Amino acid sequence: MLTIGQLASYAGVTVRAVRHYHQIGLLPEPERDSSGYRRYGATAVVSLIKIRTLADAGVPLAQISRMLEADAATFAEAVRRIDRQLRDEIDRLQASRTQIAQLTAGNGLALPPEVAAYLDRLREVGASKRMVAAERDGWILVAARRPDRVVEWMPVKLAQLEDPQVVRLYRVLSEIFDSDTTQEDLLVEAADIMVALAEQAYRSGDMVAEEEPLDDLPDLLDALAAEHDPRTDRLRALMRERGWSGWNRMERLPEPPDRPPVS
Amino acid sequence: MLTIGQLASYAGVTVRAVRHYHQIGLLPEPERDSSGYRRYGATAVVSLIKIRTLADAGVPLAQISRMLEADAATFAEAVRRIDRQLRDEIDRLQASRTQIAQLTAGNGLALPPEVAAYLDRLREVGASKRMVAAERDGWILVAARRPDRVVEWMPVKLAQLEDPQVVRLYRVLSEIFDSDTTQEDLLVEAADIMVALAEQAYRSGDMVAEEEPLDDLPDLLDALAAEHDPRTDRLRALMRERGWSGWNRMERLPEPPDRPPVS
DNA sequence: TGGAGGGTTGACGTAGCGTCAAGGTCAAGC
DNA sequence: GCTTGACCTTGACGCTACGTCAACCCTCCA
Repeated sequence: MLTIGQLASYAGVTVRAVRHYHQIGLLPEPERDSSGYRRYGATAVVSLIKIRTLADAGVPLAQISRMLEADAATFAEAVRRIDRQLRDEIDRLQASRTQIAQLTAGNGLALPPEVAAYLDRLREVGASKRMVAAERDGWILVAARRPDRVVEWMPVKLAQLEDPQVVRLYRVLSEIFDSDTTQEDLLVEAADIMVALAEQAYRSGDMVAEEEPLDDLPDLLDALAAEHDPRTDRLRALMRERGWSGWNRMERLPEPPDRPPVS
Repeated sequence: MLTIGQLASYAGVTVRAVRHYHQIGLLPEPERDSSGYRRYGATAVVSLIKIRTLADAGVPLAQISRMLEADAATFAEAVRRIDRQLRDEIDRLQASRTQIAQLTAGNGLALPPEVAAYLDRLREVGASKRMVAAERDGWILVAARRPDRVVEWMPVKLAQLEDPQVVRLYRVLSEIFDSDTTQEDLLVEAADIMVALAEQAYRSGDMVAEEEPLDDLPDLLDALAAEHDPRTDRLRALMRERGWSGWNRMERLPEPPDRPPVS
């Protein structure tokens, strides 16, 4: 007669595993000797080896007892089922590997490469780190909401950076956000540029209604800007004074597809 | 301000997941409103999207906060580490698929195909189902102990089945095990054949010492036989009377490599 | 004003054991 | 006979990433 340790070493498993199989009823509890030790016969070794063979093949413990009792056809069907599950799990992990290979630190995180490239360009034309970080967070929200559209918008945004007015706007905003004090003149200049750009877009007819409105996304972007820097509230106020509802959503017409949020 | 449900739906996760992230400190707990509800700002949405991006890529939650704080080099190193872990897990599952593809019901379970073929042949020459089942369990033990050698032994065992004496032995044993009563004459005949075979092997010098003794394997096989059918005890006794220790291990010489256990 | 549809904490369940904790038992050497 | 080390016992928590009640509170709308 064998002790639990001997049984376990015969089958190449741990003592804890054997006790676990007892607990879940996979392996029947054997008789105890006078001191309360479990005592196993040779058939227990055979059972344990069969169990481990299936477990090593990826069969969940909960299904092993059924499989050991099954006839050949049922067994084969179960094998197919387990194999499908293994394949699915492998596919999941493979997808994870593909995903993780796309991950880049910094601007690339949670953003398609086109947006990351836009952010890099923004930095090049003089936007400060904080400005770019704020812009990036905004685009993360946009990309989460409209992953299909965000890539289309990027060429438009990149083209806008060729306009000296736009470049000036981002530099002014950078200076505002990087400063410790509130500089009213800069805020006014920024608001003036934004209004000018809006009027331009309005006159040229570039402002067309978004077919699927972005719902609450503009509000969320406003809130995000305010959390990044409360001085954006003042900016919104100046926009309102000039006849525009502000910042992310222009009042007279809904958000146009080629004028996605600025910050 | 957003409720937890709104936050969750923005990021495409469940409410329970968000609370879980709070619990493990991955996402900071927000302020509560007057009624005790959690109230979130837009930055929480951004944080949650970043978290899900990494989690979807297979990063364990416990490592996400470190990765979000890491610089580009550390981040890249962490990405490589995660990818290695994913690869290892995929390899494990692939190995499981290979294993499970080898699995066959019945005799094939926990045995190499050569042994399964031997068992099929045994059935063909007239061994009963119970006899084959007992033999199979014995070979499961042997295969677990000496997986390297067991395949080598099979051609020898198959050749032995060409000997009419051996075939007769298995048929007699089958009759013994399938019967409800103890038939002394059959037991005597079986013992006589086994002794004759042993003497033959002894004289022809086929019995050479096993280089690596099988230790307690013979004892285990004896025990297994006795658990399958207690009448094997009587068989062992008859063998002893005839000058052989019995059954699985011959007394005058250690177990020969070409005479592996009979049952 | 009542009901539907939010929100709150707390706790258990999942798979397959690993790993203490706090003891009792056994075999061997002194 | 005593110690020592290796083994056995049960009980319980830990791990991953939440799902799923339970029991109760809050808000909004017809």
